[in-house]
Amino acid sequence: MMKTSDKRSDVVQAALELIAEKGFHGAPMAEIAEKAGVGAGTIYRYFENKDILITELHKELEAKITAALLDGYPVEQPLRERFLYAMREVFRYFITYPLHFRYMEQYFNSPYGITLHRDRLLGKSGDPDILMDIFEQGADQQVLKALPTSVLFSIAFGSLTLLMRDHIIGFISLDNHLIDGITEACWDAIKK
Amino acid sequence: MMKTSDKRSDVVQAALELIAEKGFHGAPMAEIAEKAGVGAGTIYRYFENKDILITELHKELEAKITAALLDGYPVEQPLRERFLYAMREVFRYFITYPLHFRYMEQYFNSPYGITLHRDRLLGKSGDPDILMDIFEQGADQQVLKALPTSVLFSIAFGSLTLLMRDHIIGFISLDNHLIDGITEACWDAIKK
DNA sequence: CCTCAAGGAGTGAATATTCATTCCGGAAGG
DNA sequence: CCTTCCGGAATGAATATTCACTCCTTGAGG
Repeated sequence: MMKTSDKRSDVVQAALELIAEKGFHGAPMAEIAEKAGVGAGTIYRYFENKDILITELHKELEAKITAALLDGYPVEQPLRERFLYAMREVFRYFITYPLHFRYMEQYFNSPYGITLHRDRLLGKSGDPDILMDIFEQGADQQVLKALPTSVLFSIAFGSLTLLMRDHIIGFISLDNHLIDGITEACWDAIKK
Repeated sequence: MMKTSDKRSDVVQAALELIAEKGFHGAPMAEIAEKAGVGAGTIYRYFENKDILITELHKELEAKITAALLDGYPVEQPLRERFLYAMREVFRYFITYPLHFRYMEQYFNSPYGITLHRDRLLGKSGDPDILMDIFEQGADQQVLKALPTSVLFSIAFGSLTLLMRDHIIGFISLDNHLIDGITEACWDAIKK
């Protein structure tokens, strides 16, 4: 039987919207509950506390992003094409779901994200990262600059972050043409 | 007359350290006061409220950074050299004062910073920005890619941000050699 | 079919905590 | 004394979290 309303996902959606727009501290549980059309206590039936709600939401978003990235990924193409594809795809995903970007940004710039980032760099996270793979292969094949993998990553993704921000506040418009130019520029940065 | 202890700067220093390490919400006024060796009420003799303390601190840091960047800036050199100099100098400054980096990052990722950023992009801020000048000239002289100024900026500074982060958590070590490699990579990204 | 009791989802007022800010008594210095 | 500067307890607002209670649904028994 199809439930017409799933309170848990109502809560998740409300939390996503509020936190993405106003930050963790601009999103009191009471407001999340109200926006979800749910009693304040109901949230605690699904999430032990606010922290868990926050990290759970992060995990869900990350799974979606990974899925989107994997879908149509040109495994057989040369490195350059795979890199360009991945960058463009991430741009596209975040442009389609700006709330997801804002949320991930909030999460990343918070104690949660800091420790996650540290663990990830140290390889303590299970999931194989497409981008990291590209950079490592590039190092082996000597088509990329002789810089540490994580540096190559930062060069590509640091740009993406600031650009997405400017796009979301409406200062630039990331259309396909501009995205192509940007991803090519990033490729120039990392290629030998 | 030289005061041996200037409470105002004690407060500023304490706030800088606490906020840089734990964020705005991890730095209660009471704790700032304690760290500064000052009564909680004393802070309010110098700063009307927490918001003002925060923005004031931001202004002071920004002034220092601008000064450091301007000092020794090779005005007469070609664009490429000026760009490399500016990038390296910013890296060096933040490596010397990691707390300043962390603070600026916090500020930037907060309601304060968002509006500041918007104003700056719209040119509503008085100070002429060295980096922006470089990019604009580069566009005129056609030595840079035909991308909007703000995009060129994001490519360079987005990278810098993530890299500084990795440096501060100790995952990479930004020595002079690595910094040179990175700034060259950024130049490759933006040059035609 | 109808009744009704059990179980669990859902609620939101009450509670406990955490802060920013205020305020007043007192120290320091003139 | 008087003025300026401090300190830190007191205050009040904002919040996360709890919990006693109210439905609803379900299905066993008649």
